[in-house]
Amino acid sequence: MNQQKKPKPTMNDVAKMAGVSQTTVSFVINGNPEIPDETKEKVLAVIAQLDYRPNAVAQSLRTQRSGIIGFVTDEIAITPFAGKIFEGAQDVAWDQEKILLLANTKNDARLQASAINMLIGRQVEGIIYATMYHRQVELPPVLWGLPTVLLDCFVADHSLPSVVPDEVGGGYHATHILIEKGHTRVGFINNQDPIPATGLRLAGYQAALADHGIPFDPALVVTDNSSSDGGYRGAQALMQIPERPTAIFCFNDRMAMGAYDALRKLGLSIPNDVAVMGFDNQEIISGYLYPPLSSMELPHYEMGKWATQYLLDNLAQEGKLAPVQHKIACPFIPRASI
Amino acid sequence: MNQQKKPKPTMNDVAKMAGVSQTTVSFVINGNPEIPDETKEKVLAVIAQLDYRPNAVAQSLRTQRSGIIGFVTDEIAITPFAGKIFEGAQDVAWDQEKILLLANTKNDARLQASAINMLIGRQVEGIIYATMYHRQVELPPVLWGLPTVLLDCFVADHSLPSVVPDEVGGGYHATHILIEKGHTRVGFINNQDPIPATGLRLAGYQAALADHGIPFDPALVVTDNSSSDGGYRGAQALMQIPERPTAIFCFNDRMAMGAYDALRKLGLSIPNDVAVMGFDNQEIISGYLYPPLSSMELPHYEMGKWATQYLLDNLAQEGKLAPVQHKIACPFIPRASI
DNA sequence: TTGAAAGCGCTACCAA
DNA sequence: TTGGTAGCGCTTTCAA
Repeated sequence: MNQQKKPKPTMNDVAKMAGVSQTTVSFVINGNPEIPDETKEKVLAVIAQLDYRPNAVAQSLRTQRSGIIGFVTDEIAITPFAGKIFEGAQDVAWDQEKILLLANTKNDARLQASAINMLIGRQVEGIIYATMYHRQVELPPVLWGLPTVLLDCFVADHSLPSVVPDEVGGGYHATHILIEKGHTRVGFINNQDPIPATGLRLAGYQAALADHGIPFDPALVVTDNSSSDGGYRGAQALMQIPERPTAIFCFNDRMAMGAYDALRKLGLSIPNDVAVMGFDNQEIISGYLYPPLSSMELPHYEMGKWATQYLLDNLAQEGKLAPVQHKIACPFIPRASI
Repeated sequence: MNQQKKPKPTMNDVAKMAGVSQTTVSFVINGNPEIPDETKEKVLAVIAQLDYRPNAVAQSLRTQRSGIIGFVTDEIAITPFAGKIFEGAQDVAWDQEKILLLANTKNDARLQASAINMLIGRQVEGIIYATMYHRQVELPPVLWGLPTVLLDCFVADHSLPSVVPDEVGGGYHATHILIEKGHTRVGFINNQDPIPATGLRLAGYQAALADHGIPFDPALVVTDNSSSDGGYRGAQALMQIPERPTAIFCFNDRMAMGAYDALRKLGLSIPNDVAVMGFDNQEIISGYLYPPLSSMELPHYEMGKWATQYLLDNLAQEGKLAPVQHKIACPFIPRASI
């Protein structure tokens, strides 16, 4: 309630009041073992009394280490995913006493330039560059000078470390589960955008069929835009082919939502007549559909963790980071739809 | 691609290379008008050549202004809302050359303490304390020493500035719109949690009825938990009363989603037999339901902007911030459901 | 119009 | 075991 007029106490204030030198106070704070317990306690008492907290700005200037990691995203963080990614990154950073400084560039060149200027000016020790869906990016040239880890994205020549979901594995696993449940006619409603996930999930789907000795039937794969409408049309189309599928694997949960509508309209029950599998595990969809939708989860939290861990682990050894291209599995989230 | 071995250039480096003093360089950077164009250009040329950027850490130490605002949330940022709030705040902060430092406390006392220590150590100039839904909070005592603005929340004695959605106005407006469309029997499926929105939206609903001379019929208000299931049961109940409503106002979009299921199962068409109005405008629900759901939007972006603007506007005048309790209207988002 | 120099709060080297 | 002190990069006063 008071007017916070009083200036913050400095290390010098602590030293004077404790009757020791600034050096001693610094040693106490930084856990130098040479300080005898008696002195240490005296100093700590004064610190508590004055409610002293070291000035991180001065520390940074002196040590030439800011303790800041720049977290750059090129898009507005509107998806629930963004939070998960950031949370994973933050949890790891926090553990190592680093802080994350968020910069949205909103795909705006001017903003991007000023964001990066800001980060460099603030002496960030490294950069995590994250996108909201798995894709290739072109990195702003200035960033090439800093240790950078890519999150949910990659650069054309794979010369920077990167972590992305294992799309092929996810597609494989999803299809495998449906086959294990006894389905031999598994439809796939694929996205039509030229993004990595499109081809990779399809590859996983095909590989799973092959591994189970089921011939690939192109008629069972339809493509449309990755919306609810697209899923609706896709499911309609699949249900019209002569020997119709008994299970549908959808590119994502939004498409699955549309597929639900189409199946319901055709009087088909889920999962009795047709099993449905989604992707992305967008919980607000998958958890609230009726019946709840089984899905493959995108490992956002884990990617956030991995990227940060890798960056921090390798920050010490200066120079360029080894361009590991890490993939993280997409766990299966079972629900009532299969 | 290079190994970024070279240390960053300092202001001194610039001064030497340009053949002027450090002071002159500082003046040029800070736009001191006393510097003649000739000198200025010479200096700017060297700055560009060296790719020099002022060290914000040193600036902060010297000026005693960190340019950092702490953005504290007590919950994990999983909702799509979180992004909107933060974006609004960030847009304003950025304009004024301030940066936002995010700290999630996750309702964990230990984390909260260390987060706040971190923020104070980093010399934040002020705090924005945000929650993910409108409610009362108890502020960590340390924060009382810093200029703080509450976002989507408030403290018991209203002694801190705060910005929240105008729940009463939203409830009023939603009901008003349904009445204007000719509905005189408007059902309300309310939430049952003891949160501010529950009572306030109901108050708005009642006020709108009163203003249109429609007597309040308690039978038209049902309460349940704020989930899809709750909405399902609520709609079922409302459809069973003798003179059933022709419009339903739902506490939120999730409940409306359940109401859709119930109405569909009863063979009632939306909006022909029953109009449905949601709240929150959770786009992934309201935009994808069929028919798309009309809703009242929670002004997250605007709250983020207001809180930051208010904080920055009043940072200068030291002391405690005037405890303005600001409300922001919830705009009506028209879609096909009414 | 420009420069010299003090000093922001801290760390860490060197002495004692 | 503790203290004196230089200096991190910058802003800003005062003087020239």
